[in-house]
Order: sequence, then C-alpha cells, then structure tokens
Amino acid sequence: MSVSMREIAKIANVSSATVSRVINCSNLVTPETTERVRKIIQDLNFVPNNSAIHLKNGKSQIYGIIIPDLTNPFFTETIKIFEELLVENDKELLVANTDFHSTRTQKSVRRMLLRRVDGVALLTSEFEAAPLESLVQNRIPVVTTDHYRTGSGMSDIVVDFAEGMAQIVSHLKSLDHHNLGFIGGTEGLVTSRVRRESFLDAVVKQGLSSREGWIVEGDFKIEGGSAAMAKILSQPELPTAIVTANDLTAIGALRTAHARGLRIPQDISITGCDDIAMADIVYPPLTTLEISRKEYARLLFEALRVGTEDVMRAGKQYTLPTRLVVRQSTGPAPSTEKPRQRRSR
Amino acid sequence: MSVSMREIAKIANVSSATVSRVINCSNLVTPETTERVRKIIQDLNFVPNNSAIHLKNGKSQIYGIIIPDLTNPFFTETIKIFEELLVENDKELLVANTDFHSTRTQKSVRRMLLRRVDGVALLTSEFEAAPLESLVQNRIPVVTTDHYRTGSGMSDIVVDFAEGMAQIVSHLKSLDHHNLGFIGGTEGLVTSRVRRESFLDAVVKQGLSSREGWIVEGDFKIEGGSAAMAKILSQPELPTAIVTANDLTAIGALRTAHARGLRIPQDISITGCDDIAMADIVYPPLTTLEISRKEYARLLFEALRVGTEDVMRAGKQYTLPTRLVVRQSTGPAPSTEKPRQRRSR
DNA sequence: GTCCCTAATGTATACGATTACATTGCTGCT
DNA sequence: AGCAGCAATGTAATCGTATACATTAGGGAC
Repeated sequence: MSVSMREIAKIANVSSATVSRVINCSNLVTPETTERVRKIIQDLNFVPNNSAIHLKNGKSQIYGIIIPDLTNPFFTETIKIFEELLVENDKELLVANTDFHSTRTQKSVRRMLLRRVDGVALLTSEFEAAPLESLVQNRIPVVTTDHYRTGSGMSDIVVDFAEGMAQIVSHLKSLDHHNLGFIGGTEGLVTSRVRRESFLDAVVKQGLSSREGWIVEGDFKIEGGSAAMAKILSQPELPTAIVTANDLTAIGALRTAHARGLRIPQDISITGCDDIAMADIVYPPLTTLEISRKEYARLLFEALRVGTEDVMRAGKQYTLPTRLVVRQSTGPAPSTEKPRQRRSR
Repeated sequence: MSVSMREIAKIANVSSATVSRVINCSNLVTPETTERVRKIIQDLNFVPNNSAIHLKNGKSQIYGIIIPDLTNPFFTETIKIFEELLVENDKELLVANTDFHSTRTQKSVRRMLLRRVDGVALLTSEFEAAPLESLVQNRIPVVTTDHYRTGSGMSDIVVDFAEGMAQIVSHLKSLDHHNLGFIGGTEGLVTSRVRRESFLDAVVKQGLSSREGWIVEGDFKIEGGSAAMAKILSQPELPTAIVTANDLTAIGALRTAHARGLRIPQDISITGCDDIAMADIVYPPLTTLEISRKEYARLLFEALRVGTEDVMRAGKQYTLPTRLVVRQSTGPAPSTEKPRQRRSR
C-alpha cells in the first residue's frame, strides 16, 4: 500500500537497517548516507508504520481516556489539555465515552485492551471495579478518579471535596444562610456519594442544617439539575441556598428557578462545582468550586507515565485541590423567618 | 507481555491457525475444538493484538477526526455521535485538536499518517490544502467540511449557509429589521468567507442593508464575539440586529451587549448558528440555525466508509441542511429612525 | 479395496520495523 | 607487514496475526 522502509532502502542502495538507523538518528551512519536516505524519505513522503513499531517493541504509544459525558465541558477541557500533553510526548489519545452506562464502560475497557494502549485514564467512577482487573492483569497502568482505591499499577486522583464543600458551606454561612439544599450526582457512583457526604459533613460541622426533601439526586447534567430543582421547589418549606454536584447541575437548577419566577440570588442562592467556562456566562454567573483542568490532566499523565515505567509499582493516591470562586449566584440569605415559607406564585 | 495466540494454541493442543479460525468464526472448525479454544481464551483473558492484525491486513480500523476547537460544544456533540457510529462498527477514533492553528493541523495530519488511520474527517477548513495531499497520496480517504473541493478520495460536506442565512435574514426582515450587522469567524478560513458572503448575499437579495463598520471578524469563540460586539457598539450608528457566525460568537456578543446595558431583543436582536445545547440556556435563549450533529456525523462516516471501499473513487459533495430555530434573542426592530442613533450610556 | 472428495487441522510465510550479531574495510600501532 | 580495533553497513530473526498451501483422515461411490 504505502511506502515501506525496504523500498526506501532499495532506492538508496542500503539495507533496511541503515534506513532504520537514519530514522532513529543513530550516530552509526555516515552523514552522506544519512543525507541521501533523508532525501529519499522526503521525496517519497515516507511515514513509518506505527503498528509495526508497536508490534516490535511492545509500546503502542497510545493512551486511552474513558469519560462519562463528552458534552460536559469539564471533561472536554480536561481532554484537550491531556491531549496536548500526550502529543508533546509523541503519544496518541483514544477517547471513549460511556454516557454513565457501566456496560459501555466495560466495552470501552475492552477496546483499550484491543488496542493495547499504554495506559488508561478513567474519569468515571462506577462502583464495579471488575473491568479494571483485566487492565491490571494485562499490565496496563490505570489511573482513576475518586475511586478511593489504589493497587499495583492502579493510581487514583482524589478531588478534595471535603475541603471544597467546607469552603462552599462556609461561604454560604458567611452570607447568613442556615438552611441548605443539595442536588447530587447520579446514584451509584462513588463520586456522587463522596460529594453528598462531604456536603453533609460540612453542614453538620459548621452548625447549619439541611433536611431530607432538600437533598435530591441529579445526573451531572443540565436536565437532572432542572428536575431536581423542581422537586426541591415542590417542598412545603425551602432552603435559602442550594449546593450542587457540578456546574451543569447548577445551570439546570438555575433554569428551573428562573422559570418559577425566582430571582437568583435574592430569593435563593445556588452554587456549582467545576468552574467550567459556561459558569461565568450564564445568568447570573455561578459561584462555584474551581477544579484545575490543567492540574488534573497533569496528574493523569504523571500517574500513567510513572505506571508505564514500572507496571508493578504500587499506585499512588494524588489529591486535586479545589478553589472557591465567588460570583453572583450567591448572595445574602433573604431575611425572612427560617426556614421560610414557599413563595406562592 | 500479554498472552498470544500461540500460547493459546499450545495449551489447547492445536495450531495457531486453528485458534485464529476460532476467533474469526471460520466454519472450518469442529464445534468441540471451538468450544475448547473458546474456554481457554476466556480463562486466560486473551485479547488479540490489533497492531498485529493491522500489520497483516493493512486496515487499522481507526478513523481520525481533526477539529479546531475541542471546547466548542458543536464539535464535541458531533464527535460523540461520530464515535458511537464508529464503535458500532468496531472502529476506533483518534481525536486531534488544532486550536485553529494551521501548524497544528499539519502535525495532526502527520499523526494520522503515522497511525495509518483508515480515514480522516477534517472539521476545520484552512485555506491550505497541502497536508491533505499527503493523505490522498497515502490512499487515506478524507472528508472535509466547507472546503468546496472534492477529488479522488476526497469528499466534502457543505453546510447550506446560503439557505440558512437567507432564512435568518428573512426572519429578521419579517420582524421589520432593515439594518443588519454581522460577526464572522476567523479570517483566512473558507468557512468564514462562506458564512459572510452568504449573509451579504441574503441581505442584498432581500433588499436590506448593512455597512462596513457593522461587519466584524470574530474567532468562532466567545471572546471573539465579545470583542467584535464591542467594536460594532463603538460605531456612531448601530444596526438593529446582528447575525453571527456561530453560537459561541453570539453568546459573546450577548455578553458585551448586556454589559453595555442593552436589552436583548428589545434594543437589539442577535442570532447564532449551530444550535448548541447552550443556545437554549443562555439568557435570552438564542434564535439560531440548527445544524444536525446526527446528520453531520452520519455524513462524515458515510463519506469515509465509501472512500475506504474504493480509495480511488472520486469524492462526493454532500449537503448539510440548516433549520431556523426561533427563540427569544430576536424580536421586533425598535421603532426608532433607521439607522438609529447610538444609545448614550 | 481403491479412488476421490471434503472436512479439519497443521505448516510456514508475510506484514514493516527494530536490533543483536555478522561482516567489511579502513586506520594506525608495533 | 600484520593485526587490533573501530566505524559503517548488512543479515536475519523477531513481534502476533492471518492465510495460502500442505497434510491427514474419514466417508461414500464404484
């Protein structure tokens, strides 16, 4: 099909070994020979076949990334930086999207195995670790997020929600909020549980309160946020501020609130999490927790790089800090009795 | 490193050929043998090495997609669907992001060559077609967008901006707008030129007017839209409606307009293009042109599939229709003199 | 029983690059 | 001159899979 090294070799009147040496910049070749071979490579537009290289030396130079939602800017922004890191290091990126389905996660893992990727970054945190076993078994390093488990060849990046939620709650407390609601992520994901528990922890520790009907499940997407907000608003009494599991959820909540005629933040404060670009664009701009995509991508790469060097090394746990970003979706608590009565519309 | 077919063969007491036949479901193998081999494959968690397969039969089963902006939802939504199509067909996707830099486009093309992808979808439309040559030369089918050129092994998908812009302009005309502004895309891209000219064409054909200072370059991103809007607002006279090259641009324009105290659409109407999910979420929701991601992804895949079957076949030109979606960012033209004076702030 | 045909399996090579090892020719030292 | 030693290049095996071709065995037709 396309040109091979042997053809180059034939034309240049050398052996394929010499051509290989030229390509890999071995210093065992005469400058003249190098020059001649280089020219022919140029002329014929020769590009080496990566599969052959892979087959020979066992490294595919491809990393895989498995994410739950390709339309969530937090992930695409992370992927973008991760991809840049890989390209800088002459590696390639395979993207798999799961839409939060565990069957699709399993299929994705299988795809990664098929392509013999050099490492897998798992940005989703389903409970089942089953498919990960097969990766480790095939000596492919893995880095997970909020998985709270490490092992041989398995690292984990933990987002510091404990600290983050504490900051959010503290910020709301300083604005005189006492009754907080929470819209979480999809049930069944470790990361959802962690976010919710971190929130509750902070609420209790700081002496504020929440209650059953104010804590609702979402799906990490706008729709889920909208629906969850509607549920909360159907309660007889309302919290003065609502903390959410991510920015998309917050945006959905914002939307429902607007539709019901609530003013943000005068009537109710809402916070997000992630600090996606959109957070600063919606109305009103979201108070949220920044999670640095740059740092995240860097940690993912670092964890896999270390893992690739020594597959059997025990994985490490990395911590990803958060930073409170205050914008206009939070404001002083409305000065009515607490918990205040539901507004009649 | 990991298990190979030969090891399976040895354990099953058959030849590697038989194992290969079992895997590829040849009907030349006894059910008993098949069963036995299958079991061992299961037990050992064997996954064939795709690079070896690729090397043998010349198909990598990987498609590449080169996009200008991985953070633009229009592209990620398209990628998501495209990826699903590929996975359904047991193919893999390589994503390359160029950030609109032509050097990065060239590098991306080279990456695609290195990995010997079976086809490349180019969602960016730089003027230079140079790197495409090398793809065609290596018999890799290519599908471009708004490139307005086809060739052997090169198909093109053309978004029907002529019709789309006509619909937008007609919609604005029906709202009594006569003076329209336009915020375009990055200078130097074919698609930017096409969008601008389609707009101007429609304006002229429908007897409306525009003028030099109202037609400003953007960058297909929010920032560019903001900046461009600021430029337009610095004109002594203002249009009553502004058409933009894509939704992100429109969102940026919206933002600047809000910051300057303009009400949308009472003071000025703004339209977008793409109908990304965000278009319905910003305030006010954008009147825009829907470009079906589903159809787009389908066409990309179709074009490459056909190209893969017969590389030398002449490429085809596909047309992607647009559909006007009216929301709240457009309204009746303000009933002042036209063109109206700039509001003093 | 012989022959042929077919089903089932085995053997061996090719794909394209890398690389250990072999070879060649030259320089320079004694 | 003879030989060590090194630089430059060549030879050939290898990675894991697919497959053309070879082989074997069994069954039916005569």
